[in-house]
Amino acid sequence: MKQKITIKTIAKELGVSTSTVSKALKDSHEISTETKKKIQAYADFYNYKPNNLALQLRNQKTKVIGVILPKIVHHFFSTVIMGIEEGANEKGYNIMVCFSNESYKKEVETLKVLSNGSVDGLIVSIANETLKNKDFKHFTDLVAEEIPLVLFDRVVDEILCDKVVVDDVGAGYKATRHLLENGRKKIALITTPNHVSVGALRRQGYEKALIESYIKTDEKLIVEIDENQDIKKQIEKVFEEAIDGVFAVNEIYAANSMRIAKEKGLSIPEEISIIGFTDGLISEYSSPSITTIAQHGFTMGKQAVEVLIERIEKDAEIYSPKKIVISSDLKLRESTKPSS
Amino acid sequence: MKQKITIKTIAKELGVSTSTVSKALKDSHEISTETKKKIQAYADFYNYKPNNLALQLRNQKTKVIGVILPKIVHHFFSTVIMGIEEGANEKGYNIMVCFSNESYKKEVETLKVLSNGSVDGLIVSIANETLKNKDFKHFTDLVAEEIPLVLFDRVVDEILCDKVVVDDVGAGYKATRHLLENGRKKIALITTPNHVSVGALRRQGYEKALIESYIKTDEKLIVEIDENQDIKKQIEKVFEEAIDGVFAVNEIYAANSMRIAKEKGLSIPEEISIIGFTDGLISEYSSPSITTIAQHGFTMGKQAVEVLIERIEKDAEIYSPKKIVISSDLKLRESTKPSS
DNA sequence: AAAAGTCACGAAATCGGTTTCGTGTTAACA
DNA sequence: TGTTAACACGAAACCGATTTCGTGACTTTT
Repeated sequence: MKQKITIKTIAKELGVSTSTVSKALKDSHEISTETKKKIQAYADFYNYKPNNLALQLRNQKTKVIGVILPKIVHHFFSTVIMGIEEGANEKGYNIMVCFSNESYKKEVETLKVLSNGSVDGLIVSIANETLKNKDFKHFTDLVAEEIPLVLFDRVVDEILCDKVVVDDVGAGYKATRHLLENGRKKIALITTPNHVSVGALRRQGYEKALIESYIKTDEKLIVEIDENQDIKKQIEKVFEEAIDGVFAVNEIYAANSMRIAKEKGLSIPEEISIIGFTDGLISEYSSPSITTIAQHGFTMGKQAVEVLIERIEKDAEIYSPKKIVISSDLKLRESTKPSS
Repeated sequence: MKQKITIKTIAKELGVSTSTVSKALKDSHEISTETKKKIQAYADFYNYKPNNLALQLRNQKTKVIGVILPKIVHHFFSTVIMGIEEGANEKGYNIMVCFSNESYKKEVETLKVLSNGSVDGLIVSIANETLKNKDFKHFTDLVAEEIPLVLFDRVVDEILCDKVVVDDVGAGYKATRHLLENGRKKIALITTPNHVSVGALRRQGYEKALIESYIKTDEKLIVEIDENQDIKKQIEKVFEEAIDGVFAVNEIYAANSMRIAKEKGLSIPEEISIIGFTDGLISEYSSPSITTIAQHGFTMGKQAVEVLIERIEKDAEIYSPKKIVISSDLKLRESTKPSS
């Protein structure tokens, strides 16, 4: 890279001190109009821009927010990023995005790198592996250091910090209830292993809705997907039961379910209703289009970043973690038209 | 945030100088084993971590790569990010992701912020608005400052820097050729306005394939989508012609086309074949699944970051911009089963 | 004419590290 | 015993800004 022009260069070249240059560039009244003109013209001509690093070091703030996501090729998470970015920008912050790829080790490392002064605060959704391990020391350390932290979507109680989540229990309930109201009786649940908090919560909602309708939950109708194996094969098993409804905790599971139903010759939504989670493109463009729980990822991201920035900018105050619950709602589409 | 422990703190507390602490922590031979032990133990106990900003300022490098994308809620771009991130990580870099949201103004601002020392280099895909304006001064300025820059996917000749692109002409040709080989004669092209470079190039490929088959390109079969208006409505018009094939330059256009075809009662792929671009989830999960040109976004991202880092790390050398062309290939699916 | 005030600018500290170049003490060597 | 080398450490410069506190030269006031 070309040698950048600094205040020192300008000072030397114009035979003044660096303080004079600095003040002149901020149009300080301490400096004579003449000198200011000269300095500003010079700076302008050589396209002087103050070095960010120097400013950040001096001001002890970076105006950067670190974001760590489990993955990005995923409609929900990319929507959240948009929200974070918009919120951050409005307050003059930039975001630094990293990925844990669902790996505990990478999460720890990334957290370490980012928390060394590079960012003013962090927004994180916890990696699957970490949730399984239940090892949250890297997070609690962060909290102990009083680095502003906001968790979203995948959160745990062990970490004392601000959180933004969707009402997963409520959403699971709504989805299941909707199927029941359509007259469905044997509703399969395609979910994640229980250590993924959101999966467990959505399951609670599912069970609650069933109980209310005096239906016993049947373990044979519940599939916990292991993402390291063939997803479709795992879902196919539950189709051996005489199911008439499917509640999938994400788009991919829903799309797979639909495909299987079609292959089995089941007509949707006449013979079987399907409902998904995360209102992404697949749900919108598949045919029939899939009824889903809209998670409002954008809102989550924006809320998360707003809470974080508040925390960053007035941190003298006493810490009492907030938990923001975003209510999700049902987006009705073709896959669950009321059965007659 | 809590006051972080610094070298100065340690030095004062242990009654040594900061230089001694610094050296001790790097296990320098200049320091006696005894002193080193003492210092290291203290640092360890208080969980000392060097301040990144200070290091970056001193070393004149940040080990951060700036990435500016037009949008993120898009399978192709999020795949590219994954590639960039993986490549960056392998070389010890982090990435700072920003979005232009297709806006010229935001692109200029973001570029300015990032190029002030916050990053060692930049990877950018140009915003639509900028392509339309044809105002690339913010980029050429960057090049003049010799800040390492790599453009990908949406690139322009006016900017002298490294580039990574897919063989768009070839891809458009392949796609069209495939339809022709399936016996299709009236092939619609659903593309972007011509100022989007990739759209124009894919169109070239389309036209080339048609010419080779002695088919005159028919302007009535070509739709340039204005994203500010209803996409489906715009595509519907071309369906008034008796088309038997559709080549869409992205997934969304392809999915919309398929939906329209279905609504018109056309069976796919018997009566009409559809082929898309970008191998995303919609294409995979729609039914019938959609044949697409796989863009290899991950590879693009990884290549881009590798070129960039090379540029960053040995920049003494003379500048001769590289252009890397990633070949794309056809992913055959149900929407273009050979017509009998 | 002496005291006070204003103006325009510079020296130096600071942010948190690294690194070069001493320097005082002790040990080894001639 | 005088010279030299090794050892263990500190002072200070540096990265690129900002900011406080002087200070010398004039100007104004009494």
